[in-house]
Amino acid sequence: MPRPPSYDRDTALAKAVSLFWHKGYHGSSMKQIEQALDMRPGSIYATFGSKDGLFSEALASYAQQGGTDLSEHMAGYDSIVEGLQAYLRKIASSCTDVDCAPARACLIVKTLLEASSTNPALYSQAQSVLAAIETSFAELLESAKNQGEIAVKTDCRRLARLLQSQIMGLRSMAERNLSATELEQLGDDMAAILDSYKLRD
Amino acid sequence: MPRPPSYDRDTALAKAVSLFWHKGYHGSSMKQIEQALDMRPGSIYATFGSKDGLFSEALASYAQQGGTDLSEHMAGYDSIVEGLQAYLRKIASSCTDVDCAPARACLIVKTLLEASSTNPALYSQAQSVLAAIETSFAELLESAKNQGEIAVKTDCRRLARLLQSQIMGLRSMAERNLSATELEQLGDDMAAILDSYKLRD
DNA sequence: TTGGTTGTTGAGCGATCATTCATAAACTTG
DNA sequence: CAAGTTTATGAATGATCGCTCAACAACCAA
Repeated sequence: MPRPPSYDRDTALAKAVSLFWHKGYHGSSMKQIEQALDMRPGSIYATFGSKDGLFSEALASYAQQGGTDLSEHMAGYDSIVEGLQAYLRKIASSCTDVDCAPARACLIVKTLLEASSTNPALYSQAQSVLAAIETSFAELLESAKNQGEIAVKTDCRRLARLLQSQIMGLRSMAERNLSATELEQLGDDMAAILDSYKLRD
Repeated sequence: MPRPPSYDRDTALAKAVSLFWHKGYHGSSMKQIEQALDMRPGSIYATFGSKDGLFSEALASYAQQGGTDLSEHMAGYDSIVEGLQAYLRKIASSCTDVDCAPARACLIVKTLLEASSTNPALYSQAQSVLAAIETSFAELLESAKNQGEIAVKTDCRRLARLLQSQIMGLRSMAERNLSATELEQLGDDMAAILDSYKLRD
């Protein structure tokens, strides 16, 4: 009976992620969103409810993608700690690509900082996502502990937060005008931090 | 002859720093700025030229204050590395105060992330400030090298960038809902990173 | 075909954006 | 007090903000 939608929801969402990642929440106007998604306001509001709703879904989509990326990356490593070290180096080198992504800094962190005092809903969503990421890292580190990679007395949640801080710092630094070499050195130095948590290094 | 200004420029600027730090550039409207500074639009534009001009001066003022704070802090330490370690812990503990500052994350980093694709002038200003801070840290580390605190072969600019990343990560993490204990642990862990760069630790 | 249902459209809504400027007020000097 | 100079004011500007909705288009079942 009904007329079928002419837009692919996920495709539109991916374009929204790209725009918001690039320009942030306040920096993206509905006019720009209409252009980026190639949708008219009525369709956007029918599909996503509001600018906030669209941003919220974009943030969730971005986070899910990030989680998938991490899983796929870690699947290639027997040693969890080495996998995490390689992950840090990978972030550093991927940020040096010119055409890599809409922005180098993490959309979740950008949202955390931008929304903290202007948009409680988005702020709390960013909080939840970051808490979930911390948990993912903590679980990986627990596995590493069980595999005997790190000391039994290691506080995995605490180390997970240190690791998360490294990524936040690294990706924020990537917004600076550093050379590829400098950024890769930073990735190496951050990876080296994990060495001191390794057993029998 | 002339009518004297009724507003203290520096006082107004301090209030602007507070507002912008709290709400960011796009998140602060002229209406809110008028309220915060207790000035009418005409006076604001006569004094600072534009919203951009005001933000730019506020950012510079914030950066200068940060530089002064660092100097004053370091003056209390004979060992430079220990001073820097204490500095990291100090940031962590000061961020746990409820009423400490308008925001926990660094205004310069907030600006870097917010302005990167929406305001080239502010973005490049943030770049310069961060480069200057990197240089300050590098100079401190050079002194530490001369005092024999760290290895002669240490790349001070590189270590300075690692240190700067730690602060970015720490203060961004401070925007999360972590407990005072968790944040202080993070400060301790970051300070511990410098231990591995110390000679005769 | 036709009737019914849903999707798309874009002009236009009131609100708010950053900014301006004619006017009024405050002060010093003569 | 009057003349001269600078500052302060806030209503009003055009532009843009996020968003709505009546009209239209596209599809399916009968």
